[in-house]
Amino acid sequence: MTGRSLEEYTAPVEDYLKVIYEIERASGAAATTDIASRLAIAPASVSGMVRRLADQGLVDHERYHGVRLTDEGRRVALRMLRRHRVIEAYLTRALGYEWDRVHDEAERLEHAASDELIDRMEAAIGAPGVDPHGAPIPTREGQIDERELVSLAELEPRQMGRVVRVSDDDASRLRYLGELGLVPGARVTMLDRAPFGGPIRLRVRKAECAIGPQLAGSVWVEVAE
Amino acid sequence: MTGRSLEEYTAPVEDYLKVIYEIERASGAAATTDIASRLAIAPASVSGMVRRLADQGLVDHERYHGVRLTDEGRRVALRMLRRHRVIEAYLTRALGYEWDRVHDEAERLEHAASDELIDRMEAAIGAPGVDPHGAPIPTREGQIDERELVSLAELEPRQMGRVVRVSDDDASRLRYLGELGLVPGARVTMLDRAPFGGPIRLRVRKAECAIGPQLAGSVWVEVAE
DNA sequence: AAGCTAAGTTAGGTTGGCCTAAATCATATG
DNA sequence: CATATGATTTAGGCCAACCTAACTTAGCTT
Ligand SMILES: [Mn+2]
Ligand SMILES: [Mn+2]
Ligand SMILES: [Mn+2]
Ligand SMILES: [Mn+2]
Repeated sequence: MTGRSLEEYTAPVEDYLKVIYEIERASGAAATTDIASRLAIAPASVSGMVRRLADQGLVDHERYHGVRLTDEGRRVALRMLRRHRVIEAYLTRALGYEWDRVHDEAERLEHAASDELIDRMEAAIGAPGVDPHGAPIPTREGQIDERELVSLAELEPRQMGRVVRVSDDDASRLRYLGELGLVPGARVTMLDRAPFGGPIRLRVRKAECAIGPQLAGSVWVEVAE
Repeated sequence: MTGRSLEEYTAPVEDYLKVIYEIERASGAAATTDIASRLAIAPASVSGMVRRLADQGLVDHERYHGVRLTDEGRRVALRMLRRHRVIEAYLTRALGYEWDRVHDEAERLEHAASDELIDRMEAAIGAPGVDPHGAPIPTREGQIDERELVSLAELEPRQMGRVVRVSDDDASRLRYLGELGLVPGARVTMLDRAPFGGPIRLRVRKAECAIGPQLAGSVWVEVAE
């Protein structure tokens, strides 16, 4: 009736679940310090919140060994990822936002929008399936395309791939990637890599460029044969 | 840079300022109990918040005699009214919402949207000037059309008018008004009124109807000669 | 003028979410 | 296998925003 359905979690709880989901997918259980650094919060505060999340049945906590989402926690996390990504996609496609300006806006709106609004936004832009940074949008039912991708940092010389997705949490990095043409859909060839964390040279759409391993780690590709 | 500009008030503070603005416009100073009933909050809680608002320079409080907005408080209140109404207008015009579903959604989104988003929404629907319920939308600079209106309850028999605005805070009332044709723009003639709070008979677009004085008080018209 | 009543404030409590500083734990390594 | 180190939790605070219960004030009304 209100549009928000029964569940009522606070915005901080929703943000914690999102980052726990992402850490868990990358590294098994989510460690306190990982959560803390992702949220820019003191580790002690995370310990406190983890207790509350466990009390609410959203995570399982093994003391000193990190947390894992329960089924309910995962459901909420996927719901938030859907909201975040639908909003990002809507802002770029319907309201003319650049891809580097949508993340912060979505980070707040995701907690305020009703399910109905999310569904209407998704429909209004033709249900694109991915957000502006290539991240898959979960369905209303929580289905998501979880396929594993390879980052540019892992590519071998002469390997070719197509950019599928980039990290979206740093606006200036997004702008730089945009300048280089490293956007979803772009074809890339890894040329060579200097040792000891040196630059990685790439061919992107007939241009060449060299990027550091850290930046390369935030661009994921589908390897082509 | 973040899109939210320097000011950072909490959502409750923003909601208090909005209702204080509206009460003050209708009845001079805003009394504690008026604020409390509009926000569905205990009067004691309002006393506490009023102190915080006064500490922040948003209201002047004369003990036992209500609060008035300071210039800064009024600025913030008008900014919130703008946000609320732009969002309502956008939801109906761009996303197909009915006029009875937009208020609750706007009540939350108004605290989360950046100024940029509000401006983009307004531009996307052609800056209509009023929200779906006929309420004027303040400009970015805080200008608002403050003209006084007459409610249907104050009309004399045989007087004619055009509906300009209706109260938007009760969805079922909005639906009923919609059924009766009492929507902004509709021409109305007051036929007669029964004494002792009895029904008010109206002609609305060639149909006739009778409504109670309370409902009549939530429809404002511009009187025609 | 005294007293009643409604409005308003104060006192004291709760909850969520953050903090710093001080323990405590797990574990790798010498 | 003892210990140093880093990760984690606990202890103790703070602040916003709510609550109920008890008290105080303003403004009549008799
Ligand atoms: Mn968020
Ligand atoms: Mn994204
Ligand atoms: Mn609100
Ligand atoms: Mn409205």
